[in-house]
Amino acid sequence: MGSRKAAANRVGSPLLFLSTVGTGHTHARIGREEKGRKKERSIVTELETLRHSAAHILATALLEIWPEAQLAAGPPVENGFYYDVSLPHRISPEDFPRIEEQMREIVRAGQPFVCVPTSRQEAEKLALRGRLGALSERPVPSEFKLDILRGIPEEEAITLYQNGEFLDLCAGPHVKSTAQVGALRLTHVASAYYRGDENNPQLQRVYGTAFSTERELEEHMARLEEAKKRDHRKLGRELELFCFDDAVGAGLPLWLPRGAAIRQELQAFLGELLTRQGYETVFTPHIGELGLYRTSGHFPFYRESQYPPLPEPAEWASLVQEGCGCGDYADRVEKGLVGGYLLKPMNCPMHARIFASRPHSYRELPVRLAEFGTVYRWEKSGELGGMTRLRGFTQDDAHIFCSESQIEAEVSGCLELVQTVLAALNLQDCRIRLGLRGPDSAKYIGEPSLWEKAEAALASAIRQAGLAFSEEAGEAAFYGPKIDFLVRDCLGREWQLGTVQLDYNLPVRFGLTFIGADNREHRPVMIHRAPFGSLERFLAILIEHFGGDFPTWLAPEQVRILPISDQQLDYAREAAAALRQRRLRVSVEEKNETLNAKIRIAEKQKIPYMAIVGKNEQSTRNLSVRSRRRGNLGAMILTAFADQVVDEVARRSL
RNA sequence: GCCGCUUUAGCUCAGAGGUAGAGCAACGCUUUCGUAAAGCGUGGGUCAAGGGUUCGAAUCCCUUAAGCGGCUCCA
Repeated sequence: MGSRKAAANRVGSPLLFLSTVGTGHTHARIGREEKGRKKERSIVTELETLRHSAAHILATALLEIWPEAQLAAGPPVENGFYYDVSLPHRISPEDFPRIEEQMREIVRAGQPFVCVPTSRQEAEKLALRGRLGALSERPVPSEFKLDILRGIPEEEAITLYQNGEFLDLCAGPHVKSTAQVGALRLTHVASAYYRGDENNPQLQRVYGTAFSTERELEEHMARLEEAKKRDHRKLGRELELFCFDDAVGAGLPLWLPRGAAIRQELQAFLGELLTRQGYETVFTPHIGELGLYRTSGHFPFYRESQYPPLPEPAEWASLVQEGCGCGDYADRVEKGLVGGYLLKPMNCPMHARIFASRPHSYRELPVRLAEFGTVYRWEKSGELGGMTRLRGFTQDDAHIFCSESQIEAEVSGCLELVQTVLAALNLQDCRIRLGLRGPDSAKYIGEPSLWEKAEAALASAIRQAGLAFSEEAGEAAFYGPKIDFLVRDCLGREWQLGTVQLDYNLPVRFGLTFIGADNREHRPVMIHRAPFGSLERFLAILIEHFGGDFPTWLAPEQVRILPISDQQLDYAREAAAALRQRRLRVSVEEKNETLNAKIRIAEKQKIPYMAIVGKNEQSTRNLSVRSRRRGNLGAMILTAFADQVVDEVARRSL
């Protein structure tokens, strides 16, 4: 079963619908996500069937307009469906109206979907005559359909589906008739490599969505609009949490004061948990000797994600003097003839060196070294996006050095930590993935036997914790398997946040040892773990999760004091100072505006508490408190209000 | 990196060969206000950057950069 699935997935054909859809976790990145999914999925929801049929309607429409189009695959996805097509005409959103009109015409025609079981030979003949994924025979073979067909395992039955003149290689199922697709809309067009391999031709991927009724479609579009309002890139700018600046560089975020306030709260929160779990804090520099990364394996195995080495000035000068060209320099770096530094892509090598800085007794294990470590990775320009994908970001990283017998307890501790963190922020709506080695052994370091041990240990720990998870091959780090916690952003894209990784390999590479009870040297095991993952990405998800309406403990500005007129400015400033003494983040609205305007401004900035002060409050040393969530709370004594907010912050209530 | 789209004031956007516009924000003045927008006024732009076509370019063409949607890759 598993191999059937895997084969179908590699093919990326419509045949895989049966097995992959309906997980509730498939989405626009279906190609990537399916890759290692082992579990067989056999349930296709009605909506997915409908959308799969809508994909066929799209294909039919495209062919009616451009009969020469070569179709590849067209599955349903998280919020709709797509069809991949190769076509000289560049499809743009301006083409959508006429494609949609054509599609509606097909719906109106009520073409039945007919399943046509066939033989492999017959299907191949049809493909060669250009008849598959087409309305009629064509002079050119249906190249992608042919390729998909040839990738289907021998034992697999071959079925075709036909609606009107459109005949496609497809495992189904479909709705009875095109008329059942009551509402459809094309949403966007993008490009995708055939079978998701960048060596393959690029196809145009037309995305759409479909429902059985127009009302459901409208509701869906309205939900999308709502989701867009939560987009962390939009809110990040509006709430002045972070920004990007061309003068600084793409993918290099600037944390503005308000964003920094949130980050500090998150770090303090995690810091408390770490202290309780016996972690020790360390600090390490942002660059390190190239040799360090040769030892760790980052330089060879993580090359495509790194900035090139930084030479020493003296070495640089002498290279310039002898007229050493770039190619020559690259070659010397490769051969290890020149040194230099690397911007650190990961914190683990330096933490390994900290562990190695003195001998360790088995009595000291586990050693848990934690650091908010900023790392730099060269991400391809097209990958960057908001705070979720960056070239410089900070991991809430830690490395645990322990004996083999301690692995289970330590991994469990890490899993608990991640869950504690997610629970504290009400982010439990996540998926857990056990990332294992993929088939391409060149991507990984170390002995297969160590990998097997590590993979088994993680699987055991995650089962012990009673967590639901999916195993996915090819999702491991280059040094070891990992358990990842994935959540979705406002557009339904899935991102890895927390991660726990087990590593038998780096301790070998760094020759790490501890002295055991037997007075001999033993090899420790390393656990890499980051509950937030990266602070930037975590912030992005938090912004979208809360829609910018942060709980008081995280809110950049917790209280704003609104004087009714400038007669109360002095008292307002005094009250602000008093609240600041209680370590609350407070400001005074000094604008010459009406109270209503001041409230509106504070509401739009999503400030949890407004403290209104007028003549009455001034004379009674009170505040008239308005909560963003609970509305007008009436007059309160300043100290009582401070006590209440301080308590709310201390409890980190949501 | 690849494919497509986008880039005009701090923000959101209009302008589609004839020399730059609006709303909000900012600033100033008036107003001194009781739980989601007081009134009036002022300043602000090498129309992303560079090159080209043209008598003339924000507008057409090319290159580059950044952003957006995907693909591949990843925290």
